[in-house]
Amino acid sequence: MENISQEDYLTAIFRNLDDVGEVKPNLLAEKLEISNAAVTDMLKKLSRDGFIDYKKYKSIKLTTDGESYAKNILRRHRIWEVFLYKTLGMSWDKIHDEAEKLEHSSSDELINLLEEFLDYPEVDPHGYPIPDKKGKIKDSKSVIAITELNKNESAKVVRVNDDVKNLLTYLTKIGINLGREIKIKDKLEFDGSILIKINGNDVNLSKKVASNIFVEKIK
Amino acid sequence: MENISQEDYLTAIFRNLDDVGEVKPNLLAEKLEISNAAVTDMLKKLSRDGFIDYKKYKSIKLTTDGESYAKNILRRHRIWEVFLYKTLGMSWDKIHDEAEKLEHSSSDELINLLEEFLDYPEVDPHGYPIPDKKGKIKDSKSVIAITELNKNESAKVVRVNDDVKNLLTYLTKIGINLGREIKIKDKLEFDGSILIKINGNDVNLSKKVASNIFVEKIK
DNA sequence: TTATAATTTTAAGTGCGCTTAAATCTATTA
DNA sequence: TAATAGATTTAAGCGCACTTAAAATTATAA
Repeated sequence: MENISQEDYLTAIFRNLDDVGEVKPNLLAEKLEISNAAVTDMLKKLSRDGFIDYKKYKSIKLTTDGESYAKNILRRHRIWEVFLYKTLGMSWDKIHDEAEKLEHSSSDELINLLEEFLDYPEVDPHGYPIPDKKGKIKDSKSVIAITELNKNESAKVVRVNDDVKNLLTYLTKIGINLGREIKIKDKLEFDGSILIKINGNDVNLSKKVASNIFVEKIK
Repeated sequence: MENISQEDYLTAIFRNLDDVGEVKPNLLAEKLEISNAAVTDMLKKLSRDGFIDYKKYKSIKLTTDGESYAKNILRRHRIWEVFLYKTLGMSWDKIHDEAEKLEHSSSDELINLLEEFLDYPEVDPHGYPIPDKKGKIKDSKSVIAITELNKNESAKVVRVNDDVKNLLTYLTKIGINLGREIKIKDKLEFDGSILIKINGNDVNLSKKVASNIFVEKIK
């Protein structure tokens, strides 16, 4: 395909699929920060090219082709992130944007060589699994959002959403990174915010933030 | 600037400057494999943006800005080439095209980190010097094209032009790579071709090929 | 259920980087 | 020097990826 924009749409679609595997154009427009009209335009092209199932005024689905394409770009993205973080020591909150550019500019051969050099990492620095050459993604059933935890439960942070603006910078500030243990001190009904204990400190997380931090329960 | 095309034009201009620091549009069109009309179009934009000095029907010069921009892209290109070749073991004849894509998709910060990781290489895998952060390029006065050697002179291959289609693949086939010693056996007048001895074999190089292989004399 | 709000699409228009064809300018050479 | 070849520019047009504004459709809530 060799088209940066189409690649961006496909990954945005894949990243934002709902529980039945669909996305609405409006959400895409928000995520990609472009107008709804532009989205409509591109959906026609993606549909024409066989990457999505699309009918006027309906939600979008990826075709088999579209899904494997999207996963291949995610693979590229995540492998680059590992390289930038582990090999070059680039900071947590910068690697996503940098990888976003590189993912469109690297051959499969390069990605495979990089993967080998990095010794076949399983997750990227934000905890997302790296699809293998065939597009297979290790599933992580036990991974849940902080919002799903109950009062007094303890858990370990295993993933943070790298696709939300400024989230990583904020998390770094309040001392959250992968591997950290947290405990739910309280869940506030009126705004959905959650009070957690981390590193001995009490921190209040808004619902939006909490829903983008993922953990595994500690028994 | 953030514009792939303009970056490609600037490097193409820099790479093809003549002895008085100028290029003709026609040469650019050939190198970039596009029409002359497209070149004219872009020259207007590059001029508008202050990267080149351009007057209708005249040759093109780089401005100070244009030159430092071009050198920065060359820097990115060559550092990526070192990484692809040395770290990942990608083959000699593939790294140029791969780096051509990466050079447009990497921040200065990334390039600086890469340079550090690679321990500040001075030349790329084809023997071209790597501009430093300030755009300074080590000059290599003693480097000359094979065509400048006389009969019976010996020399060491120190650079090959990576910007000529299929040249590297061809050179690999006939056993030429950096560090190799050659000796001029004969220079043929009628077509400018040159007979050299390399690895114990006699090889005839066309004028075009010979003019793109660079050496340092051995006394 | 119907008014209103939100979403989505269409329409018209823009800048970009290209194309081909024709016009214009410059260089070569007879 | 005048004809011609070659280089360059202009003109018109195209697909891309966007925009805003208006129209059409769907969802929501009174």
